[in-house]
Amino acid sequence: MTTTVLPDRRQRRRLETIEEIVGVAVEVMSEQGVGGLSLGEVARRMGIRPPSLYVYFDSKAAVYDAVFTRGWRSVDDVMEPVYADVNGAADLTGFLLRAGSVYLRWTIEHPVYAQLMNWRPVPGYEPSEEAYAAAVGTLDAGLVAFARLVERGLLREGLTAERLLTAWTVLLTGVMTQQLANAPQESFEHGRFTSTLPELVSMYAVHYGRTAPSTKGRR
Amino acid sequence: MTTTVLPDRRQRRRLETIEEIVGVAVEVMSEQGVGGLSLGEVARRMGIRPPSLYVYFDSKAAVYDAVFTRGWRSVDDVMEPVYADVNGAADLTGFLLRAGSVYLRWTIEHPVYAQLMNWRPVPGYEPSEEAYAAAVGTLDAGLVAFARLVERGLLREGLTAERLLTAWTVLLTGVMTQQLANAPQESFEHGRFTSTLPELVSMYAVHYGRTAPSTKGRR
DNA sequence: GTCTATATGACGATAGAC
DNA sequence: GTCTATCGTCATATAGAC
Repeated sequence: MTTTVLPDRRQRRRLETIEEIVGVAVEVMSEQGVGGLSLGEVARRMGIRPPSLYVYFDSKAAVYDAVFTRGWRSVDDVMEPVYADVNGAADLTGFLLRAGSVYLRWTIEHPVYAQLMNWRPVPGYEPSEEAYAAAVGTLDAGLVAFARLVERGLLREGLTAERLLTAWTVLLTGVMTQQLANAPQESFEHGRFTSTLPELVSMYAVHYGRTAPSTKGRR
Repeated sequence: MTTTVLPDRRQRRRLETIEEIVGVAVEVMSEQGVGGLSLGEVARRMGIRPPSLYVYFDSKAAVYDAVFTRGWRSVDDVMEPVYADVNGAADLTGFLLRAGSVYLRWTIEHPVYAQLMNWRPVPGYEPSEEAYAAAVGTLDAGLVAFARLVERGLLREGLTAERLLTAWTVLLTGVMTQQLANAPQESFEHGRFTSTLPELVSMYAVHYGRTAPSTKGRR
C-alpha cells in the first residue's frame, strides 16, 4: 500500500512540476527581460539544481516553446467567449470594441507572454513547428470570426477575411507594441495607447464596415 | 614634419574608429539578434582585442546608446525632406502615404535599428537620457508637421496634434512590428504588411481628415 | 592606443553516482 | 528524479606593460 504509487499520481506530479518551471521562468523573464531568462536562476528559485530541470525540458528553447504555446492557448481561452458571440453581436463597433479590449487587456497584463509571442526578443530562439502551430490556431479562430462578420453583412464584401483581419491585427499590434515598449507600467484602462482603442475601432468600422455604424442621417 | 600630427587628424581618426565599431556592432546584431551583441565578436571582426574597444566606449550599453541615437538621427534625415513639404502637400492622403512609406521603408531596411528603437529586445538595457532625447526630437518633428496639417485645414480640428500623431504612429508601429516579427525577409514593396499601407492611410484620412479625400459625389 | 593577462563570473548542457 | 562534478564556452570589464 505504501509502496505502490499509482502511475497517474506520478504523472500528475510531473505535470505540476512542469507548470511550476514555466511559471517561475515567466517570473524571471518579467524581472530580467524576456531574453534574460536563466535556467540557473529558475532552479535557484525552485530550490533545486539546474541539471534537474533537464528531466522536464530538453533545453532552454523548450522552456521558451512552452511559454509561447501557453500564451497562445491562453489567448484562445479569453477570446473564445468573444468569438462565440459573433452571431449575436448587434453591431460591428460593439463586437470589435469588445474583442480588442479583451485581447489588449490580456497583452498588457501578460507582457512577458505578449513580447515573446509578438516580437523577437530572444537571440537564437524561434518557435518550434509545434509551438508555431498554436499561433496559427489562434489566427484561424480570428479568421473564422471575421468570415462570419462578412457573412452577416457587418463587414464590407469584396475583401477577403484575411485582409480584413490583417488590418485589424495591425491596429492591435500597434497599440500593444507602443504601450509595452514605451509605458509598460500603465494599466489597460489608463494606458496612453490602449485608451485610443475606441477611436481606432471607430476608424476601422467606418472604413471596413458595411454601413456607417452610428450615422444619424438616413434617407 | 613627420613627427607633428595634427590633433584634428587624431580626432578624425578616432571618430572613424567609433563609427566602425558601431557599424560592426550592427552587423553582429543583424546576425545574432539585437540582444546577441558581443563585444568580443566585434573586436574579432575588427582585428583588435576586446579591451581596445573600451578606449572608445565605456561599456556595452554605450554602444547600444550609440546605435539607438544614430537610428533616430537617421530617421530625422529621411523624414526631413518629407516634413519640409508639409506646406506644399496638396492633399492629406498624398502626404501621409509619402511619410508612411519613407518611414516604413527605413525600418524594413534597418531592422536592427528599428527593433532597438521600438521594442525592448535587450535585457537590462534602456536608453540613457541623452539617447532618449534623440527619440523625443524625432517625435517633436512629427508633432510640428501634424500641427501644420491642422493649421492648413487638412486634418480635423478639435483634436490635439498629439492625439492625431499618436494614432498615426500606432498604425505605423503595427505595420512595422508585424512585418519585422513575422516576415522580416520580405521587402518593403512586397511585404504582406507594408503593402497594406495605402489602405491604412485611406482609413486614417477618412477618419481624421477634414474632408473625405477622394470622394466623387459632390453636390 | 594597443596589447597581454587576468579578475570574475556567468551560462547551457552532460556524465554518472545514488 | 535528484544530486555532485564538470566540461566547454563565453562574456564584460580592469590593471598595467609597452
